[in-house]
Amino acid sequence: MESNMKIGELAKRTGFSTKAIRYYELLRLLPEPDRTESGYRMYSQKDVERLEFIEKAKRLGFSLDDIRDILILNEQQEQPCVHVLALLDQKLKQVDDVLRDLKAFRKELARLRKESAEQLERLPADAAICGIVERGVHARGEAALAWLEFRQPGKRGRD
Amino acid sequence: MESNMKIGELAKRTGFSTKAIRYYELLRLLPEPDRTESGYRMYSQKDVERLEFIEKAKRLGFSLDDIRDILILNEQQEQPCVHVLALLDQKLKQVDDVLRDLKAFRKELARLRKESAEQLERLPADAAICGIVERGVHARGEAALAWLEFRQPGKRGRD
DNA sequence: CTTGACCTTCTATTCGACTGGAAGGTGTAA
DNA sequence: TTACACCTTCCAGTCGAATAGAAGGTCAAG
Repeated sequence: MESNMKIGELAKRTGFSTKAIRYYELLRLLPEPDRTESGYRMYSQKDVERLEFIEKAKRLGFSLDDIRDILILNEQQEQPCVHVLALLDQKLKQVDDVLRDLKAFRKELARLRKESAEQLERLPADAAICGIVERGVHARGEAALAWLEFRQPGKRGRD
Repeated sequence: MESNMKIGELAKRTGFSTKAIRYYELLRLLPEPDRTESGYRMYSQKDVERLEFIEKAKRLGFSLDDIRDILILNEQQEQPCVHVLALLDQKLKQVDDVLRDLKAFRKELARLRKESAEQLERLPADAAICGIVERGVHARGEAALAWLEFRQPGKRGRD
């Protein structure tokens, strides 16, 4: 695989910035590239593919650290399978949690929006002051604090 | 509403750290609390509720800035209606976008996991080396680089 | 009156994933 | 030769959401 492009070309082909590419090298997501006599980094198609992989993995929500581990495991042909599988499971769980919350959230938001819009409509056209807040929210007692009824197990830090 | 707890108590009741509580005050998510003669912050049930609201809103993906705006608009009873309605619409749209992406992502993750697990199973029990990577991935051509077929509209920075 | 828990303010640091800019070398075309 | 794009290294800064720690004040129990 011959190294035939400079960093700018690699950047153009992959959509990453040259800064990001150098940064990935620093983090060992990319191997140290060949250099020209004058010190320019030279890259090959392999690097394009590696960056494309990185992009996909990023989009799947893996951190650069995760990605580096996967890539390095893969390189070394140690057994990344189990590791990767566990990582995937973990990600799936995270995604499911977020999805669950987000759906409940959406529902709540939609309800709120609907109520607000209705309250806004019921106002005389010349009303200069806000109906949602003046009526809507006050009518509900504890202002915005009552907006979101949203149960959940919670974890958070101590002092 | 009498202010009858110090910051540590408020922290205990809400699960936020005292540091975080002071930080929220700085960002004006919390009003300036009453103080004892000696300068200790004193809080009331209202603050507990406000922090609970903040927690919910945080979990709903609002930034602290968003949350501050909502809280302050609500407090001032200036005419936040239209503004709030717009905010709500904007959030709804964001949430829908995220939901859409996240569902696609989940599907992709699940597929990947399933394939990986199957490949892992098909290996001889004594195989010391990784099936996903060695076969799965190698069979698919370009190592891990082919793992994730995941189309997507992309945006990213230039150099 | 001292210990210890709790509080105050202040400034600094963390994390992840970069980006920005300075100062200077390289390579090519006019 | 000069302009210009592109490359190099190195150091600093950004963002959001806090956390860490230093130096010191307060308050109740023993």
